[in-house]
Amino acid sequence: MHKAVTIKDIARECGVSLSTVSLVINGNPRISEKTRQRVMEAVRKHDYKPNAQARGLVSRASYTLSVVVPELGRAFGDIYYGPLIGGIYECATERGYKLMLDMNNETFRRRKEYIDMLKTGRVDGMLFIATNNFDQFLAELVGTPYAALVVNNWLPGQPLSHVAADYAQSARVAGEHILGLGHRQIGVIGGTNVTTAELFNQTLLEVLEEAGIDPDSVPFRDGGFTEPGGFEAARSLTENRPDLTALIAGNDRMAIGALRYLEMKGRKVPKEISVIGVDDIATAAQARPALTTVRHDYYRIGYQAAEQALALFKDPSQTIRDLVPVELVTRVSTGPAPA
Amino acid sequence: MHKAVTIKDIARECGVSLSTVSLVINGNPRISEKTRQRVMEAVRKHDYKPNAQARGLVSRASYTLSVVVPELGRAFGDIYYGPLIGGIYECATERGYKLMLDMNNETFRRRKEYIDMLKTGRVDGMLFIATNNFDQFLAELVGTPYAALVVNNWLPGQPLSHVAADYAQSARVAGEHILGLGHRQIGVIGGTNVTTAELFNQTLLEVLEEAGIDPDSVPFRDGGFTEPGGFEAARSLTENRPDLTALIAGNDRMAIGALRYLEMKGRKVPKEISVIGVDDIATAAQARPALTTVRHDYYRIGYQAAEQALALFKDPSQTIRDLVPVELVTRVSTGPAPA
DNA sequence: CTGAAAGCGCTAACAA
DNA sequence: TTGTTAGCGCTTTCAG
Repeated sequence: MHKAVTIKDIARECGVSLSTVSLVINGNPRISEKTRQRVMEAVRKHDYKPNAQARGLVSRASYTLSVVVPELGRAFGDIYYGPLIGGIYECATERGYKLMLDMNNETFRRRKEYIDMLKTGRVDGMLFIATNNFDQFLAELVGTPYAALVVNNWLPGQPLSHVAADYAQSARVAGEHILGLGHRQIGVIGGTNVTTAELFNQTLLEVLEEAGIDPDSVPFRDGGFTEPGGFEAARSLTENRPDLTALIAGNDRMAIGALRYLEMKGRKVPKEISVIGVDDIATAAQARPALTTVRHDYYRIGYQAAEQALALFKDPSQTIRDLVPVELVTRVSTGPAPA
Repeated sequence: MHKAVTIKDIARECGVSLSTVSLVINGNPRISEKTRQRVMEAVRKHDYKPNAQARGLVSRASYTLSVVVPELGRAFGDIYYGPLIGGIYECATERGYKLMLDMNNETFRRRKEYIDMLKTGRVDGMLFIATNNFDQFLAELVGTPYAALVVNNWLPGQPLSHVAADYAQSARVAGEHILGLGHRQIGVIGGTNVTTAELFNQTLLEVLEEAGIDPDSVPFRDGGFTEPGGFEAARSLTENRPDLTALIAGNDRMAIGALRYLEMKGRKVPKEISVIGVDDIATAAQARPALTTVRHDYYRIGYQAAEQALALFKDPSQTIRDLVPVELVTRVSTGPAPA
């Protein structure tokens, strides 16, 4: 919208050609120290910055990644996104990439922006955050020459790249921790309609079954991934099954909701009943009692997701399936089953 | 990173010139219906999308706005950002603009990205969210031909554009509401190091003074804009001044923190003590008791900020100073001063 | 109503 | 070591 200083201006000012200036600013060593100095001087003097679109046009890259989140109201307000997007941001920045923010809303899907942004070259890759089983449009990206990657989830049966926490392992770790403490009457607060969450639920049942517990006898409630949902699920579970000595939640928010319910009811945690979550969000350690959980390193997941998106951009023919390991974090909310 | 279908392909396929295709896809009416049809057919067939960088190079625009937030951990986890960025996003989308996400961290400032992104043409404008008095680098944008805009704050004494809630009005509305309920012993929980917050604090004192209250007798605590800060400030205020019958907080998070403290202490709100906040974040209505507050329409502020950033892009010579009106929302947390 | 040609700002062969 | 030239994909006069 205004006249900026271009490579031409610098070239003219220094009495050299465009390519010389180009080579200098790109650090090509085949330019003599003398002219390099002269050019750099002019560059500094005018504070010249090469136009990104012109560069991108030639290099066929936008040096931009898109992060697609669900509705913003949900994204902001969810502490879980912080480290995840932080990791993406960090990796992108280190590689000279910028982040675009996209919203997976009706308009986004109708306009097919998930494919347009890639096609028009506005972004080199897209990272889909917090997707669920209803996001079937993602399947349209399968087989395209574009760098699309699902973060912390995946499309079952589709060769679409993803980087996610190892939820099967989380279920195993959480289940075995609770079993190891002697619990047999266990309730599950899980999420649904998300592949990783369903994998967690299912694997958990398998782990309990391996320990001789009839899966059909394990009560399950959908906590909708939220704290109020967890609160409500805990209420429902404990009212129907007063004998429960442990609650396993699919994420920390639901676990914290359960904790709040139990506190309200005056139930002693972990003396009477144990609670374990998944994620290790920042508030888990500050919960009362401090929440035992299975840590998911979302910063790392984000970082790795960005890294792989760029790898995908280089070679879109591959399908990346990265599972990031998890780790038990023992705090106060779990203890031996009461006698 | 791969061969995409270009305007040339379409032109060749239809046996027309590049310009004809260009005119068609840009909806120029001077093309005959017949060729238009033919071209559109090919466009659809190949799902052709014009390259954004090439377009941008010609039009000298990137059709991208940058939203600069402070550290992401703070941004995600703060429900306040949702409507604000939602408004920006909505306005941008309506105008065919995309959003870039930038972080006001050390790297961002050191690399002077706040000016580079504009200079290199990566973005057409920048919106700075949640700035404070330490962000002095913003002054470097004054007098440049770039579209920079501070959201919900401003740089005192600098001709830098901003769109913000009318905090002086908020202070007036909150103060008069509390005074109108007969309160005379009033404590203030405010934020600091942010121009709008300081304006709020100062205006509030003026309002109280107008009502005959000695400003020096009004106790103030810095609540750091956070819920724990508000909790702590309420503790400090009520312990030092047990006679207080009302607490005015500079935002809802601090007010909710105060509410939590008072609840813990068994102090009846609003019977014994009234609490009022500012913002009307989503959780204010769900607080117990429901929080009386001064509503700031952040969606609208965000929307208007994006709008003005684009206006600034068109004509960077102007300085925009928009104040968005506020509105009292009376709920349960305020009531008549006890006798 | 359509096409040819110039140019947006930059990079990258290829010459010199 | 440096300059010339030809694009990257698109828009936009200006001719025809």
